[in-house]
Amino acid sequence: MGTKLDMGQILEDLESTSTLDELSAVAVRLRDRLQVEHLIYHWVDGANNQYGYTTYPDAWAERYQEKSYHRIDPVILGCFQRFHPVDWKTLDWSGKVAKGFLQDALSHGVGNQGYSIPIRGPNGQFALFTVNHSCDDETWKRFIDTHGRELILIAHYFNRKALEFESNRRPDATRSLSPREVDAMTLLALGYSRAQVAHSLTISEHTLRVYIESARSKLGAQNTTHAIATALSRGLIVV
Amino acid sequence: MGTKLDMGQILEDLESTSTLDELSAVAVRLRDRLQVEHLIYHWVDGANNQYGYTTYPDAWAERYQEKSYHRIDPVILGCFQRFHPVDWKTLDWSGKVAKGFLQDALSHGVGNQGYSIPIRGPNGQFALFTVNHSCDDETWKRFIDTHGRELILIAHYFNRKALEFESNRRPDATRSLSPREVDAMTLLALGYSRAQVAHSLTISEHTLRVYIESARSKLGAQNTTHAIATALSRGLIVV
DNA sequence: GCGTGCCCCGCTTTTTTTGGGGAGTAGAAA
DNA sequence: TTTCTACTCCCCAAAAAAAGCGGGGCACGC
Repeated sequence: MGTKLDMGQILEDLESTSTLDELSAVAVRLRDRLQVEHLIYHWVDGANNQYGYTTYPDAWAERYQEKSYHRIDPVILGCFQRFHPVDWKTLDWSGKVAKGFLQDALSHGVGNQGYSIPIRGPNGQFALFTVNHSCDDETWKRFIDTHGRELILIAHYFNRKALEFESNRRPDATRSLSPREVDAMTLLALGYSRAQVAHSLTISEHTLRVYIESARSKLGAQNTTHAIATALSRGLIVV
Repeated sequence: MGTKLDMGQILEDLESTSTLDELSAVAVRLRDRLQVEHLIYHWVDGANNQYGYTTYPDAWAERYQEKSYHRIDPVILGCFQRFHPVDWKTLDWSGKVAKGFLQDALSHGVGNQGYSIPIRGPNGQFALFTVNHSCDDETWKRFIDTHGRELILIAHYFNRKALEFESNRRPDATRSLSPREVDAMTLLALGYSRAQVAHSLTISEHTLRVYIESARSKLGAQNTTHAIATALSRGLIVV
């Protein structure tokens, strides 16, 4: 677990992949080279979809899905609010549900040590790159001290590839919003009422409605709130 | 421009800062060590706020602000949709406004070569870490080939520090939402109407209103849309 | 035992938003 | 040149949401 990595080789390895399967193969090699038990890369979105690659036992992956564990998993919750990588030990495991979850995870073959790197892509994509292992705290600390920085880079390149494949698979019909539409959406997201937004943009409320409506239809949203949420998670507006 | 960097030292240097001023000082040293003309780190948020550190001439920074150039700047627009670092040459500089912008930039002392790394933090934060220089394409390519990966890491750590300072400056008062409130907010964000949400959660619409209202007041939001936007950007719900 | 937070339900009134129309300008792209 | 997109304005009726009031029960920690 303390071996020196040839980063140039690893990153080239990653770069050279052109299918998801190849990426998975690289992930396996990477896991072996890092000498950890598990290596996980997955995306999270609100509709319970998890997508990615894991070396966890299938039983655990299924259980995780079935129980909607992503909603209580401290790793997900914690990483979602942080920027830097997170050692699982530093997360908040107090609380009944978290403890139950942890027990369940351990009993399904998940290692006791973990290090997760949150990754955010365009369009509000959120992913986690995780290495997982069973060992004592001291050993794990040495591993992280040695490979922490390298893992950040690996996670970066890994995600880059995954995004590439994903956007091929689902070419997002991301018609972008016009500047005025962005203005309107942004101000709405900031809590202004339509009257206030119209006033801010010095346009009539009727005109404003046209923007909202066209943004809504571009985003395929059901209503204004949905449009705001969609625009936010696609990264089309920033609040 | 091709010197070997002592990454350990640079990152430690970054880590050791505890004020924004110190971070700025590190940025200057970093610029000198990289032997580039300019080094810029800044955030962009919806309210036109730009915040960060730049070595551009003040005149340019002011002009940029005054003209709201962030709305047409191909670097911002391009990076906002990408995950990986972007060489300015690969961006779309066709179009009248873009060309005018480029001319204006060059005449204010901005170098012709640039490399920008998009960085996304929690709460929808978006930042750019940019190095800028004047030289020919060949020289620039060598520089990027040599330092590209290192720049990613530097950008990561730089942003990490900046986020740290910013969140100190603005401590978020994040009272968390109850499970039921999270349910309500999530479904609303997915575009369901109140009636549909109430039906999904098998509670009355009146009860649902209580959750929405209590979530709204916890989040200090003006209205439901604002509450959804706030919850999303604070990472309390995921869509 | 008391407060606090969570969970559930009811009514009414006012305000806001939404859904459908239609029309004209300017500027950029093809 | 034509075509397209973005931007601006207007009307109306219906639906939805907000905002105000009220009620009760359960579990947890101090």
